[in-house]
Amino acid sequence: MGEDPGEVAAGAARTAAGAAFSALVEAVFRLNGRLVAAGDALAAPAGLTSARWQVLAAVEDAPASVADVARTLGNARQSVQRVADVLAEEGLCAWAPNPAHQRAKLLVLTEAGRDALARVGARQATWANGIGERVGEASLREAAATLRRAIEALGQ
Amino acid sequence: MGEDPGEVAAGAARTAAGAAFSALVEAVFRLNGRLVAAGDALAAPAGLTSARWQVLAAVEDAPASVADVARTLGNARQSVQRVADVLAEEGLCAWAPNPAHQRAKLLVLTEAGRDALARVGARQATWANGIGERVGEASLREAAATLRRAIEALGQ
DNA sequence: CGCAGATCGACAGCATGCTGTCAATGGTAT
DNA sequence: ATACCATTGACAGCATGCTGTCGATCTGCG
Repeated sequence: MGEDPGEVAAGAARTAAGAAFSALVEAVFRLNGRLVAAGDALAAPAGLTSARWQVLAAVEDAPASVADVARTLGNARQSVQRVADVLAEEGLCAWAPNPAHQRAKLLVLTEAGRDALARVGARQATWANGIGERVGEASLREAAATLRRAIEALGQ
Repeated sequence: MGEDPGEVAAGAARTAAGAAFSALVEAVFRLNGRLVAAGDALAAPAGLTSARWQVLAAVEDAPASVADVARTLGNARQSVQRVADVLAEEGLCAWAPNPAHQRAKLLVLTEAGRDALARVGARQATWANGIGERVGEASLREAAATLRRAIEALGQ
């Protein structure tokens, strides 16, 4: 969708700012793809994937229900549910009774889950440090700020 | 994966540049999600989705085989194949014989496909102009350049 | 000319994300 | 208390992307 759609109907001419945004969109798509692949590569040695890593990380500090995790990650409840079920099967997390809600059990990390998270975290830090070094902290901060403004602009 | 993994094993301390990159990763994930949703919304009135739009756009200027389109988009051949089959069924594109390869037929736009593409293109231009205006051309260009440098750094 | 490797479409299977729906549960206003 | 509404987990189904594999088809080297 960020791809240049080529010829454009008259009356919908692209401004310079619009073209700049479209170029950013393309870069975001490409970078996103690379990052997902990199995340999977980082997580694989610990027996995780990007999706499972995110769910585990969401309950690292405190247990939470599936619906809580979904809200935190910005995903659909059902998507998180499936991943959580797999994680529980594999013993990386477990279901704990929720004093505030009988059906909505709490997802808690097991020791194995905490270990896996620590391993992935260490790998991710090393990886992020390397890329950060090569791109430069100042540019990264500016770019992130611009992206956040774009997110905000999209919300309107 | 861009999520802060919380505690990090000793010996893998996060540098300032690493933290800045991780923050950018999170912003990219969030923005990517918003953009995909926005793309679908832009394409829907023309009876398209983001994926179909991209495939159609790839053959707008010249017919191409499924494998060609896949390389252009950076996707797997099989993913493009499925979308192309649907597009052909719906009459937005058609299969033309390929003088250079008997099996690898060429995907060509039909009139209906060209119309749909024009409608989406007009909508996308208006949309991109609006967001571009709000975020600012200079920031957008800088951010895109930084993202491209990150992509390059990831390639190593 | 003929054979080996690369390329291509097709099919099967998997992971991740989404929406829609339902019954169970919890909270709230009357 | 009770009745209504929001939340939650569960299940079904769909879209998109990926890998693996197969036979068919080009390409190029000997």
